[in-house]
Amino acid sequence: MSEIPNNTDIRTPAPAERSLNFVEQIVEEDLATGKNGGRVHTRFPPEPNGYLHIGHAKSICLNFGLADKYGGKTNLRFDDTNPVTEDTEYVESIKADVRWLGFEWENEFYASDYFDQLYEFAEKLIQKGLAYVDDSTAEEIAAQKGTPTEPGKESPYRSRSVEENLDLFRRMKAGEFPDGAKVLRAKIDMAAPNMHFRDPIMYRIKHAHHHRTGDKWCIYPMYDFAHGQSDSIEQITHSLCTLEFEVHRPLYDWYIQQLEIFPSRQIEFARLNLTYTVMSKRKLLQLVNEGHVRGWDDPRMPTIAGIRRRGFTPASIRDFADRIGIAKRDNLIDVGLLEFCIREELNKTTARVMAVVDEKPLRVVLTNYPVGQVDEVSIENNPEDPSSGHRSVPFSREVYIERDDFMENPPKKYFRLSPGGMVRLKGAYIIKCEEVVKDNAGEIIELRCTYIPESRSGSDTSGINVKGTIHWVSVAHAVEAEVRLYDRLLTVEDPSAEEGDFKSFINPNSLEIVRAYVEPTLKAAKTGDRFQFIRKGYFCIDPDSTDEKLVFNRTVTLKDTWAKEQKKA
RNA sequence: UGCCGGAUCGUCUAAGGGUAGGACGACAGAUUUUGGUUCUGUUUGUGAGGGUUCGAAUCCUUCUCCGGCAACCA
Repeated sequence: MSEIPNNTDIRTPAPAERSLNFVEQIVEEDLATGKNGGRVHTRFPPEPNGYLHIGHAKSICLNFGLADKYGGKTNLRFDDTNPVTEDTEYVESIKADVRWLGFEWENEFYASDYFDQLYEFAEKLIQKGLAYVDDSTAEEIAAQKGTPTEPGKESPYRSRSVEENLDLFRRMKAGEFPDGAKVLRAKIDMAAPNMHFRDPIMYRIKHAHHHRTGDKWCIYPMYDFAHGQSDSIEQITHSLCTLEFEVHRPLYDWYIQQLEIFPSRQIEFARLNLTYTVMSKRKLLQLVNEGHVRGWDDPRMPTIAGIRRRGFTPASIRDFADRIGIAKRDNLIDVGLLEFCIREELNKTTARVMAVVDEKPLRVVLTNYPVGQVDEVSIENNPEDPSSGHRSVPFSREVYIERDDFMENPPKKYFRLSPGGMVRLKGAYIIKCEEVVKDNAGEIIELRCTYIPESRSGSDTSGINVKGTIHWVSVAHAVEAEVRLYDRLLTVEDPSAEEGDFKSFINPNSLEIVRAYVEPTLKAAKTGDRFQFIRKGYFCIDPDSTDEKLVFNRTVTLKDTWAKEQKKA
């Protein structure tokens, strides 16, 4: 009777009949033509240099979802070719985030697993006369590159012999040269219209400790020389990445072709953009480092960790990824869709509880209710789920309500309490406001009301019909709690469309911490538990919560058509 | 000015010569002991011009607009 059901993670229901996105179309064509022997093998390739965000979640759902759908496999591969920026700390958080989203990988691989193989590939290209060691400085190489409209110039070191290149490259590997002294470049075409073909760098010297290979290497492959080959080594059939890699694809294909290895196919899709936030690692890092948020898992952040702490569920993120679709045009998704997804799930799964979220709630004294009497009223845990049952909540002569639920001079169509008006206290009785008590400053400090004894919920014989029902908490039984109310991080929909630094659009009111008085059953709540505060929104227990002090995060508000009407007026 | 992409309701996303459909949002109504939920209904779109065709969002053509590409980052 007094149990509050736990939230459980419901899997996304069987997908409704839906048309195929362009990646699925490609896969189905490949399957139909027998390409790759009917195999589908994808990979999710994060660089372990930061935390995952909801944009990565889109990619994770695409890659793992595709494999699930077509009976394939997905590898988790860390693209760890730059030891200077990467760290094991990120590896662990990334794995935790992928698992939290509900996916399990076939293999856990690292680009660094292939360093020996990649090195052999590089020697092979040297042997074929397709790569050379260049002594130019970074600046010189940049200058040689030309511009998008002007061809580049060939490096003076471009015509070294195969033997000399081999010798130099081996000595680079052996650590004979300092950082930046030399690079290995592919010998392609300095006049190519695609900038990436203008003798791209394959290897650079970095005397740096690698999180996995330690000090074994002092030369590290560049992205372009590692990614396609890694895909190929793993026999990845469909290598999905975002649009900015589109111009890399010819080079991806070129290396595979010259090396004569398994031809993985790169397919690009548009990355996710969300309104009122930023998604780039660099900008998120700035928010953290400059203290605009409390950390990577700040509930205002679009990181997986932040969203999780905010109270979102894995299923709601998967549902969101499903709804936004996959295409190649640039997009800016309304964050309202994400909110819709979480509301839809939480509506079905969370217990409704009473919480008066107000620094200074209004005390309501029921003058005709016996002093000292406590009624246990029965409240439905979740009207959407009859199996969730009921629990009892103490009711007494004095209750708190929110100040917003009373107006001395109410506008038309205000259904809450007002002088002489009636309202139902959810799950309890109908009350009538008889007297408004104010202090010397004219501030309302108390409402003196009468209750209708025959109107008790479930056995109402009063015949009275009231328009409004409000939530309440018995003063004597109320548990004080901290509630963190979050709003959008930025004040503008699309910071990229605005002049100036995105930080000038940070919403100063994105976090509001308020006191609340909650029903006593919540004392037993544990970190991560989710609830609907009746008429307010969905909330979850934050990890900062302790036995002495409950801390709630507001995941999302309930839809509020009254507030919307007010705004219009 | 070079190369590579892209352009369909307000926002996403389908339809690839044959009725422009779905989701979210918005609006209106019904139900409701949450101004929640649920249900019903409505609204709005093929960037522009020309061409092919009985028929074009789809094919051809000219143009416009938007994004990406010049890290020893990924």
